[in-house]
Amino acid sequence: MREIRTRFAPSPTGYMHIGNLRTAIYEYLVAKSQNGKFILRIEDTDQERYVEGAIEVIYNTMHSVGLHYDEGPDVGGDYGPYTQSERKGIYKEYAHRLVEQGGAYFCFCSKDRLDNLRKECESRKEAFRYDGHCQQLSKEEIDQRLNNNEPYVVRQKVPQGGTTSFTDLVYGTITVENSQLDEGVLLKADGMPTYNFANVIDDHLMQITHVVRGSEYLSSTPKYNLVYQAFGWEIPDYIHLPPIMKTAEKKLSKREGDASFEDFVNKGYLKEAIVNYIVLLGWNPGTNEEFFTLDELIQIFSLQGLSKSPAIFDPNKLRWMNGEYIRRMSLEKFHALATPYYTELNGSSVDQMKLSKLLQQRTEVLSEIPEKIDFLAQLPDYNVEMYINKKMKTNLSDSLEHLKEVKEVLAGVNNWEFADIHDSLFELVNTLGVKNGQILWPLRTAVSGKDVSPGGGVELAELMGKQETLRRIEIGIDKLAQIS
RNA sequence: GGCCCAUUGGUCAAGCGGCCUAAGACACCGCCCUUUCACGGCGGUAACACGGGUUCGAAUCCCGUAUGGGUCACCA
Repeated sequence: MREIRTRFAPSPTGYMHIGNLRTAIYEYLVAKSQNGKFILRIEDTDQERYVEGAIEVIYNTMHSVGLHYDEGPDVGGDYGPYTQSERKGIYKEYAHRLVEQGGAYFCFCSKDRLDNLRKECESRKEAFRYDGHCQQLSKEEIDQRLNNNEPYVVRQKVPQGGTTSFTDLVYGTITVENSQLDEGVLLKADGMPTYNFANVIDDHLMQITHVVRGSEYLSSTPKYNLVYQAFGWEIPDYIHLPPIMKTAEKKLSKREGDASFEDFVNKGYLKEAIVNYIVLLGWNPGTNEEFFTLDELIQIFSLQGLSKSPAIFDPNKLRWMNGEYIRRMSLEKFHALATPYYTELNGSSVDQMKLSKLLQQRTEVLSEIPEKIDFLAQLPDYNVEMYINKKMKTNLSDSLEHLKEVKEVLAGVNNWEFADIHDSLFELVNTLGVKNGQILWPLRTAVSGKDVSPGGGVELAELMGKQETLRRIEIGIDKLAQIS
């Protein structure tokens, strides 16, 4: 059986688009689920779009999410080079060969002539289609103009009538009229190939068996097949993927800040969670399972699960999934991830490991940590109204009294541990004959100064230490005393 | 506009002619647990775009309509 080979062929734009990443994942899975090879190829034929450092972004992203490629520019392989700009000679050679074999022709048309042609088509409300002007040129004239070093392009020849069809593994059989197909440029005047050409040449030369790419290529695929046929090459299997949308009518876009993989990472999303989430946007395993590592996906991946219609990216669900990943990891790992967000703790003496334990259950995205813990470094100047809580049955005067009692009890706690703090407080609850909340709510409020906090009064007291806890209770007492 | 493609709850989606008075997940709402907030547990609201066929029977097949997307570059 032939070896399955897929390729991820991004152009270096300077960032990794979420949609491209998903395509790369599927390409990886198609290959790896069948013991095949996964190849990275850099498509940098558009020199005007060159971006410094963009290729490193691609390498780094691939490595960091675990999409290890068997062949690529930086790892080598038998079918290199894997960067298109280094394959210029190859394309030229094949372009000329295609001309000889009758699948293409030289075109010397000026930009002006083309622009006029385009305008004409537009005024007639028709799709642009090259008029075949240079196809009429005689062999002699072509040779002469070539010898004069006139700039030229190589244009694809498309049969006059008939249809071309192909079968896509997710969309099924698609047929188009040849009259719809433009005789597009294959080799540009600068000697570089267009995507249309480079892809066919490289996919063939690199023995790619499954071409996986966005559905925007669906309508031009017949043209690629014409090139394969002109060369007499075997046509690969096609797997086109629907786009990832921001809304029903808009795609995810870098400009709106919702498409870049590294942006999500910087915002505190875990790579594994992002990968897991986007793999489910357009594919499903056929079971109710939804948490997968890349290795597990290799085991269960199947083309049948791929869907045809666009999927809207739901930040909400990503958020939830990220939170699940956080909760499922070990405390040590979470602690290591969370520590960088603890900088605002400054010199405060809180036990950071204990803090992590509290935070792990309440964090969905790492970047929300600082605002959750800001009160630890400095007690906010809170409003005394916060002591009034209907559900806890607390009011201002009771809170004042209870806080005084709490202060006295806690001052007597020698072993400042959760259990001792807890027990002494519940003893107080008993002797006073009040509800838990009537003691604990004022404590939590005094100690945190916030409506919500990561943990209750006892946990926060333990975290902050005896001295700081008593100091904050004192402040609470003063605040309450002032208004009564 | 021509051509191609898609259409199940707010979102991701299962479903491939009878098992569908249509799964599951996120979100939302309620209840329970609880020292706040979470976590967790239990429950709830909510969908086959529309119209014609075909068939004993259609979310599933066919044809139209509507809506949305893609494409029509010396960009990929």
